[in-house]
Amino acid sequence: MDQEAEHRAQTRVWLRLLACTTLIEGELRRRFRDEFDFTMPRFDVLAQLDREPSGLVLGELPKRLMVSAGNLTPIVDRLVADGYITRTPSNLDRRVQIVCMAIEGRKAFRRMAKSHGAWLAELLADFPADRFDGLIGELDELKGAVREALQKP
Amino acid sequence: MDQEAEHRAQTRVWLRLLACTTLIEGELRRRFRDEFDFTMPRFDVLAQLDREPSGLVLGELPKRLMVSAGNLTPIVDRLVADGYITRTPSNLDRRVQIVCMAIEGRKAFRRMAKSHGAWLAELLADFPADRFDGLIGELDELKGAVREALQKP
DNA sequence: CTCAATTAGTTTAAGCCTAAAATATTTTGT
DNA sequence: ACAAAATATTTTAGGCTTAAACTAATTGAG
Repeated sequence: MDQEAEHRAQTRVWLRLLACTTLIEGELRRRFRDEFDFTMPRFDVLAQLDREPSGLVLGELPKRLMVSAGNLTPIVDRLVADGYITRTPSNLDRRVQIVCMAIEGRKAFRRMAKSHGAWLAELLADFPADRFDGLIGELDELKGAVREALQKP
Repeated sequence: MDQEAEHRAQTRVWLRLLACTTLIEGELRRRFRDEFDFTMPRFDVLAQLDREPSGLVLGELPKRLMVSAGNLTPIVDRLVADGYITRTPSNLDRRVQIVCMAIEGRKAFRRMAKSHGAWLAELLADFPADRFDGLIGELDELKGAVREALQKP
């Protein structure tokens, strides 16, 4: 494959990737909004805290969710205000805060996570089930390759 | 594969897809900003107009770019103000406007598109070239399946 | 012909997102 | 001990995004 063709293939991969993600993300966002009056970023925070019964250092969230720290401040603020999570300053280091799922949050999350799984199943229903593993493998490799490339400079 | 396992596979596909897209999109956005003081949505508009020498009906842009119409208004406004594109009302139907690449825009686009291709090549360099076509095929099928599912209700 | 429905596009309100600057606190080097 | 560097988080400025309401122009049914 000459370089021209490789270039085209790379662009096509990127455009397809973007199209698939945009399509699915848009539909999931719409449903979160319509069914639960909730947003995906809020759901993502709850999903992280659901896996950490003892809570998380606030600064861990931007790393795991691959977003900026400043972005998270108002989202966490609102989740706290709504009673879904708690935010408590650490005694050892007064710069640090611990965020933790609250009872309300866990209930809401369980309910939404169930729908989220069902929506995904519905959206992906027409993709042959025996090819999921192959696609997951390719995407894992792609992710690894991109991370690799980002490390280099 | 039982339904539980299929659910997990679907969720994994979605999370991988989102991770890959977020990773690449973030890096491309950063470079557009640093190198050209430009944004991806603005670039995307220019990319569409570059393919249409005689211009496009404004309303065609939101469809092709898969964004809302309201979103495009200020982006097109700014591109017009910067002299990259032109917007002219149609004589036949005064509701309609035609947007068209301007000389400045074409020059800027060519320059940025070249870098865009190189950045993509750099980011995807570690992914084996002989597997691009396979991945493109899978993503095409995935996109088709999701579109299919969205049609149904 | 006339007026209700439709269509193209803009505006508004609310929320997400980033980079960069600012604040507060802790750690480190001397 | 204490000034400087580092760390955790918030704030700010600017841009993107959507849904829904709005304006203006056209179409079409009676």
